[in-house]
Order: sequence, then C-alpha cells, then structure tokens
Amino acid sequence: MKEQFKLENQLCFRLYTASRLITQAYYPLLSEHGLTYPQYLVLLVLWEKDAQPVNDIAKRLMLETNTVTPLLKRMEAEGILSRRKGKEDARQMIVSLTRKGRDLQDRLSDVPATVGGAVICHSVTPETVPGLFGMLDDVIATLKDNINDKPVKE
Amino acid sequence: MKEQFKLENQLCFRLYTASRLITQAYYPLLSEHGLTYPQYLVLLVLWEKDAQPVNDIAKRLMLETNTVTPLLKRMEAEGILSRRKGKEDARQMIVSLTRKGRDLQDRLSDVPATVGGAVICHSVTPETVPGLFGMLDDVIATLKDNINDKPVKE
DNA sequence: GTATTTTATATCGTTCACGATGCAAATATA
DNA sequence: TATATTTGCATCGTGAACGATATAAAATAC
Repeated sequence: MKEQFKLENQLCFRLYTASRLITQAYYPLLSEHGLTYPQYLVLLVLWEKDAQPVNDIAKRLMLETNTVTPLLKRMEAEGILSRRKGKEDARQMIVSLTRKGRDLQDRLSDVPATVGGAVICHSVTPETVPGLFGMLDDVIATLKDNINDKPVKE
Repeated sequence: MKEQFKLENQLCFRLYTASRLITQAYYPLLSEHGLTYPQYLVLLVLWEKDAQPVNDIAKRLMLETNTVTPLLKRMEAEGILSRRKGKEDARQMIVSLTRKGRDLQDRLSDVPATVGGAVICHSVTPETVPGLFGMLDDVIATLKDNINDKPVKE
C-alpha cells in the first residue's frame, strides 16, 4: 500500500514527463515558424496525404474532433491550410494544405534529425529504438482497445 | 526527406499518445474522487513527504511553478491541502495535506494496480517493465540536461 | 416518404502546460 | 548598510486536451 504509490514506480508519470520534455525540445525549432507541436503533427498527417476530412486527421492522431477543430481553425487563420465543406458528404470538412503549408516541409526538413539526435542516450540508440517503439505501440493498442470497450451498453 | 516525417517513425508522437491514453485510463478512477491526473501526481508527492514548498513539488514533477500554483490552489479550494507561508523563508509557500488529502490514499488504494493491469500487454510485462523504465528515465535525463544547458549565456 | 438513428463537426466549460513577466523576500556584493 | 542579484512564487495570455452537449446532414427504419 506504499510502494505502488511511489512516483518512481509509475509508468504514466514517465510517459507524461518524457512526452512533455520532447515537446519542449521541439519548441525552439517549431516556434521559429509559428508552429506548435500538435500543429506539427497535423502537418505530418497532411504531408503524407493531403485533403483529408477532420475525422481522418483526428483518428490518425487519436484525438477527438473537439481538440482538432480549434487546432485546424488556428492553422487556417495562419494560412497554413484551408477547410472546405465536402462535396459528396456535406457534413465533412475537407482540410487541405495551402502553398505555405506545403512549403513548410522544406523549411522544417532538419527538425526530425535534430530532435532525434537530442534523445539519443545510453539506453536509447538506433539499435534499441525498435524495441521501445514496439512496447509503446503495444501499450497504445491495449489502452485504445480498453477505452473502446469501455462504453458497456448496460 | 520523406521517411523521417512519417508519423510511424516519431518517438514523440508515441510518447504523447501513450501518455494521453494512460491518463484517460486514470480518469474514471480519479474523477470519482474529484481528482485529475496532475492532482493525483501532487498527492503522490505529498504522500511520500508532507509539508513541502511549492518549488520542491514542482521540481519533483518537473513542472514549472506557473503550472503547479494554480493546480495547488484548486486542490486547496477542494479542501485536499492547505498552503501557508514559510516561517523561515517568507517567500516559500508550504503545502500540507489536510485530513481529507491524507484519507484519499486509502480511498485510492487500488488505483495503481488497476491502471497497471490495464497496460500489461504482450511486450510490456513485469519482466520488461524495468527495461522500459530505464529507457524512459534515460530519455528524460538527457532531455532535462539539454534544456538546462540551453540558456547559453551568449 | 416520413421518422429514427447514426455520423461528422462544432461549441462550451474546465483544467492543464508553459513562455513571458512581475514582485517581494532573501542573499550576495560593494 | 545600501545596492544589486538571485530566488520563490504568482499573474497573465495562449493553446491544447477532453468531457459533455448541440446541430445539421446522411443513412436507416418503418
């Protein structure tokens, strides 16, 4: 009843802290271009495939639309992307990169390597990264399933 | 210039997602007691050692005081803890648990095991957890150093 | 074809995170 | 002991996250 409450034994606290610190490592690289880290994630999704509905972006990032919608609106205000109603399905909002949004990929070309280099350490190297990725992917998949199963129609 | 931008190759996105999903797993367990996850972290710190100044709590959680102060004020309003000026150093605010705050430890006694069980999966087991902890601790330490080194007095 | 349900987004309120800045108490320096 | 600097905490503004709820369009049922 004591040991389990120690901060050192918490996986969540480690993930939470590591996530925050890496995001902070992105900060100087992104803010230079007027971007935040979640906005950068949206760009990663759109660079892979342009012109997607809000829902596809949200699903890819495993976020809710109530998080993504305001994010996209801010990016639209910055001229990074545009949002237009879907032609087939008028409920959808199709999000497309503007010229400015596409050009950012070149301007941010050294961001991944810079941040990647900053996290290399004794136990996290090109050799061990796949194992780490696997464990995190596994945790994510497990939790995702649990959450989806949760709404038990009583 | 393409591969490095893929979401699947990003450590940060995995950490960010895993962190968010575990926090969501805590939600039903904590909200029942009127707590959020960051508030739970504050409790973990205070259960280990009561009556700490704001700065010690912030350092332990690797957060800034501008994040912790409002958090503590909300918890004070909930009657979970109290804040009083330090006697030796009048700049300090000493944060102490109330009876209610101490009692929460018993009421939350099965939270760690419940969440811990929810993340157990193929590649994350009691055997592999120490390795995962080590890698995350290493990343955290490395990033923490980088951030502390950053303010280069030019 | 109208009613019901589902789906795609959006709005709202609260709570973090965090950069920037302010202020007062303590400490160091002159 | 005056002055400068550092330290501890707080305030402010902005941008996420996210639970709850709303709204309109599409799909389904009747």
